[in-house]
Amino acid sequence: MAQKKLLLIDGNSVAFRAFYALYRQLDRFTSPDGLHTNAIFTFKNMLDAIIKQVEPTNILVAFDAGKVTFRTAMYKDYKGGRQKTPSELLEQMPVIREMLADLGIKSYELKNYEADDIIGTLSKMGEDAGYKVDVVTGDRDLTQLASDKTTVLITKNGVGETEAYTPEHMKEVNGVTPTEFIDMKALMGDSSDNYPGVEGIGPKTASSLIQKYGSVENLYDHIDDLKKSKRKERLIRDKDKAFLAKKLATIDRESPVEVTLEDTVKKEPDYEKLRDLYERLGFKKFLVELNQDVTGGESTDAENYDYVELTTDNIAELDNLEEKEISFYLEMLGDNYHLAPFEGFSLKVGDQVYVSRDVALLQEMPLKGILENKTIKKNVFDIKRTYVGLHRLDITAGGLDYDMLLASYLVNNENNSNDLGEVAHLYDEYSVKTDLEVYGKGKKQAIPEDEEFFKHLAAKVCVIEKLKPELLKLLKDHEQDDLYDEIEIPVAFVLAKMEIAGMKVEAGTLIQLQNEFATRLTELENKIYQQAGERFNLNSPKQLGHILFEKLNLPPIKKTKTGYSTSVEVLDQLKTQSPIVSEILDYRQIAKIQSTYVKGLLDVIQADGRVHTRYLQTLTATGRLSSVDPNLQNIPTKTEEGKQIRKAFVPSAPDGYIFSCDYSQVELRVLAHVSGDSNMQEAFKTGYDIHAHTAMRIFHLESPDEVTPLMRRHAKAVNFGIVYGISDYGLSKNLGISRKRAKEFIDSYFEQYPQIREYMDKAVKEAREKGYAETIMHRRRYLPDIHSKNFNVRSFAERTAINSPIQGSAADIIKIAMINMQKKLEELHLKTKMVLQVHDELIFDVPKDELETMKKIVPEVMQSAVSLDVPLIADSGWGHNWYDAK
DNA sequence: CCACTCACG
DNA sequence: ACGTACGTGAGTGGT
Repeated sequence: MAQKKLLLIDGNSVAFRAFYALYRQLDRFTSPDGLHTNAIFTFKNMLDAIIKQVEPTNILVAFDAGKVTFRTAMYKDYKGGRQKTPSELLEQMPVIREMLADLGIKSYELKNYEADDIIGTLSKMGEDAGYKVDVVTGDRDLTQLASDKTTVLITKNGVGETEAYTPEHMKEVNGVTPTEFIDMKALMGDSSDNYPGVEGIGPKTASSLIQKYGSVENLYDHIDDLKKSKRKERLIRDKDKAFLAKKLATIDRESPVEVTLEDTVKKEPDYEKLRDLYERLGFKKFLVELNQDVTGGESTDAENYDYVELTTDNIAELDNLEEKEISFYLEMLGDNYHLAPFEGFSLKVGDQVYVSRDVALLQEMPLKGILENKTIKKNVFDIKRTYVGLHRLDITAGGLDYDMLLASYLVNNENNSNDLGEVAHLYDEYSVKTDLEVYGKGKKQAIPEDEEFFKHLAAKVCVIEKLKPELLKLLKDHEQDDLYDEIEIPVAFVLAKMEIAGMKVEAGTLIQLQNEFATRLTELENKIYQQAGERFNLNSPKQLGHILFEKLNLPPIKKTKTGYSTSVEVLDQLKTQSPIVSEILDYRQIAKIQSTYVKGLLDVIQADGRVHTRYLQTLTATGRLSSVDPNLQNIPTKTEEGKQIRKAFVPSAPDGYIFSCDYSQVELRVLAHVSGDSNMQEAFKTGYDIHAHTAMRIFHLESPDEVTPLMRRHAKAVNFGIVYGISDYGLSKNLGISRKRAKEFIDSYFEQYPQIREYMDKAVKEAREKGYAETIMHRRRYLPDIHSKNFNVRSFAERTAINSPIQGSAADIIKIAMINMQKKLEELHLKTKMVLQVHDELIFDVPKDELETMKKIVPEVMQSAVSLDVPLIADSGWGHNWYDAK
């Protein structure tokens, strides 16, 4: 018989998590009759994800019966002082239980007991009957139930993501066994359940005491063995509290539940009731799923769009087109549209939808004319992809006007999917499936037969058009029309042209480097193996860790989740202890360059001798671009060996130039601008070396001559730290100084630049009020975590609130510069191509006779991209390859 | 598919 | 007491 699996869910806890997961969406999630639905919706999503993961045969969802329990009888303030459940969640609780019933899932509550105790009791019943048990909750108390048969899944931020607590994982996290965890809590108490333990004992101390003594009882039996200390006094004084806390923390595994395991068997859903419920709640997504469940995967007809197949026979219908606005979708299978095979297209003209697998039709009249006609506006999903795809078919797209992907990214970039279906689902539009659903992935990825494929293409082009008004309205409401019209749309074309141009890379130069590096790597390997006394895989951190820390007995400075850390940070500190360490560092450095850059680049040089990266325009949270296949934004600059790679990047013409121009301190200038700090603005206006200026101020020096290189280095690190949302810990780690010293630097900095501190406070405050941070061009980044009660999660969001407007505004600025630059190149009919963007730097492929023009116009255009309260400065360099362009 | 490591701004 | 710098992509090993 198959293994029976019992899934136990802490209903209140999961509902609570579900509610806050979409708290920001509270107002968007309401049913037609005014009920909030965010928790119900997310609860169902979480439930689906968990069921998919666990595949249970039996399920029970436990709920708390009320405030009064046997624990409140023991201790009247148990869970006292808790904020009461928001009414917006409370109203959803009965509906969740109704939904569970309709889904065929048992839910249960027991008077006088908490959900924890129901779960504790049923998990024991399950274990005794030979079931495998999984418990799902957001409450770490339940981890005490973990055993070889029971796993406790603690919900994490993402929907359906959980952290699995097995006894082993428990040991790693808390250093104690699940049962000992109860004793740990006895000493610590629990502030969220509002009961104290022993004063002054937190998780660390509790864990080490329990590891030593095994239990609270045993600890107190040996209390006299402890050295006289404040802690000992407190342990003795708070003994009663500790024993009470232990009782409160212990989950009752023998509670009088009136449920049998038979009652928890998962039943068939009641589809009719579910349909009624989903309709009442306005859950389109689940209604679509329900239809698929009932019909065995097929959507119902209501979700289909009519279409006709376009062929040479009916293409004449497109002659003399009157429409001035159409929608278009070009399908290529795979991400890399420079190479991906064409699979088909769809076209929506008025109410008529055409689909076809035959992309050659696009090259025929009248279709080609329509696609190239600038006065016929086209709605698409991903202008850049479409432009490049059509370019490969010798079509110069004109009139690409609306981009659903870009619009959606600007409206909310929390979900950075570039799948049309997934994006549509964000706006409650489920009439289109995702590519993953239709085409599959990996080896099995394939275009389905005509009917399913055409349906999908038709749905795509219809949805582009259908969601357009809503997305445009959101852009307007967010005051993002300019960002969209004047920056992102134009920059999409600039990027398309850059990608198409590509950059010439000389394979010969790389092969020469490959040989040199191969020799050096062999030498280093031999030396390392000799000192290690054996051969091993140097690229395996695990094997390397074994050699360094077990065989050679070097001190392990840092651990990772899975073993010893062997990162640069660690190895740097071990350098002095053994010569093998420096050689490993050298090996690592060269091996990285060899595999990622030399070999990596050789693999992606295309037939035209060039590399054509793709810039991802809708990925980052801040508005920066990213670059893939290959990534040309992380070509080495720091080490000499690394920099050699740049010699392979050359201009198209042998006597041409690579011309590079980068903004100087653009992020700090943005900070000076947005903060309005007069001291920092003054420094930029007078053209000081900003880091030296900072050094003078924070170290209270009279003249620039007194600034030592070390002071400047420290000041520079502080400036960077400020941009990142500084902490004394981070700065101390970066500079290798004490935390105290780091704090002094920071305090001194804020004394000298008081408005910077005001900016940081304001950035956090505004993010808290609005729920997002914003750049100078109104690019948004939502920060729901800013309300988290987890210190770390919240702190991270606060630093992000400080950093995002700075990094994001710098991204806005260079995008404007790129648009103006491309315009200038075209106006002047230059043959020069803009080929790369590396966040604060633009790189051009320049014919010899255009160099002088470029020297003049590029800095001009970049410096005048926007007008800030401080000047923007851009510095140029050029040479016959990228290495020399400095 | 994840963890680790390391390349860039 | 907590346990951290901000934003990325790619190669490798190991499950």
